[in-house]
Amino acid sequence: MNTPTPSDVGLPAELSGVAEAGTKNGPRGQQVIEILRTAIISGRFEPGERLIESALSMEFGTSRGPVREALRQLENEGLVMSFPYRGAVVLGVSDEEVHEVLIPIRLTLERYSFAQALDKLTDDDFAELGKQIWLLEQAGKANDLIRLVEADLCFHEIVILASGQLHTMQIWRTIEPRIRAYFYRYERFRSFEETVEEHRLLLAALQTRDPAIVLAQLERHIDVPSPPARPKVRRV
Amino acid sequence: MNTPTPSDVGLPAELSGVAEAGTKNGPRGQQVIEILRTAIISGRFEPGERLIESALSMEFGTSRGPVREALRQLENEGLVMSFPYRGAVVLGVSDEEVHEVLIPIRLTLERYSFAQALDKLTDDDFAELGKQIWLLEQAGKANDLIRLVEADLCFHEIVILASGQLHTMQIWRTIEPRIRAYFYRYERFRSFEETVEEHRLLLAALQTRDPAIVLAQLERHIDVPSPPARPKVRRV
DNA sequence: CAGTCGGAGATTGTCAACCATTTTGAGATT
DNA sequence: AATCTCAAAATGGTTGACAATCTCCGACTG
Repeated sequence: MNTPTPSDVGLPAELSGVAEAGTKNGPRGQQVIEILRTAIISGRFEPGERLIESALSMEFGTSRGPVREALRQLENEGLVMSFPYRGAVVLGVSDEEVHEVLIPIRLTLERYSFAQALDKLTDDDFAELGKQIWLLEQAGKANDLIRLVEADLCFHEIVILASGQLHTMQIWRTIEPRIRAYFYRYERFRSFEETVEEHRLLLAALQTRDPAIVLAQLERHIDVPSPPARPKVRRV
Repeated sequence: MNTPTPSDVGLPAELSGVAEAGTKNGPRGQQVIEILRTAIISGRFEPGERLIESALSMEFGTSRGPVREALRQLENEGLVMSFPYRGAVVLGVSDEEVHEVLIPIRLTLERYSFAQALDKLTDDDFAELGKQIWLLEQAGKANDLIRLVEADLCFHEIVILASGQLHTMQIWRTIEPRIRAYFYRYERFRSFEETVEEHRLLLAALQTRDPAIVLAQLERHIDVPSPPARPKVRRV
């Protein structure tokens, strides 16, 4: 699966876990990040809403430390903006910025990743991708948007991980939550089956290991959602 | 100058300061971040080198708190990679990833920013851009690579800030250090005067406020440095 | 001799209590 | 109405102590 390990960068030992949406994942702080991120992405916090460290740490039953780190992390994911001595507020993402910036960046990342991953994908990776297809199908049948988006993004992350490009992965991680938030908003306007089918084609393309075929399919997949019926932008 | 302020996102009050390379800038933590970032970018730390919280906090005369935040920040800037309970190691950036990923992303960001900034640039902004041109000239004459790169990037950041696009700015901040590191490595192979002249043209183009002219000049400016004589990649 | 097991030490993750610094908003003053 | 003052609210940072985890090395075992 090619998860970068410390030994890849100078330290020994291994590491696993794709994004197994773990229940009791590692350190507390990571859990706080995930909870807050989910809360923001799913809209449980309104854009503009203030996030107070002490209140959150109270709520999560942790000290302020992990909460502080979580807020900084979310700031790097563009979900929050903070100001010295003034705290953090929840941000929204305008559809325009998603279309003009985030999606094009995503395309750049994935073009490179998919090309790089072509001769690195193992049988295990393909199996994992197949698993995501299956999850997509299930989510589609169940009309479960959350799980559909989850499997969708996971599919792409698997390939990016397999490409073994640290910085590509790093940037992906910082834009993924915003892409996710966007999908939650608009993916419902697409046919779920269409989404599933596109990933099937993508997987098939990857199996040919032919760059031209893969990139063609990738661009078709990512470029598809043109400005979605110009719904009101959601500024700040 | 359009620095986003809390009031833009729900909180009152103002905020200033572009990137005035302050000496005793705000909170301690920010200083730690800057010192560490500079140290890594300038190569004072080797890729693969471990960064130990206690050692760094000792060295900086702070507690571990600010150091931890700095390391997390640097991780989000792709300069460092950390593993739970195992600490952080310094990363390098391969030239290939810079060319295939970071530069294209930069182009995406700036295309959008410059277009958005066109009808937002104030006289003050233009003055500030002129200042950077002057600094570029000075650095060029003095053969000072560091200051040249500083002014170069500052020029672009001014426009991105002026565009008032929060997420564009956020992503810029996470890739800027890596771009900077790259410039330190290779800008010396270009004529400094050429760099200065390109920015003069860029500023002139902005003053026309004609999107076609600006974007044309921008692409010429950013696309120029094609794979620089294929020097050995610097993996991890 | 290779391989495994088991700490000891090193380092990160978290907590709690505390104080410094800064912002903010409500009154009081002019 | 504008300004000033000041206390409350939050964040930024410190200290000291543990808990959790990884690493490494040496002893034991087959």
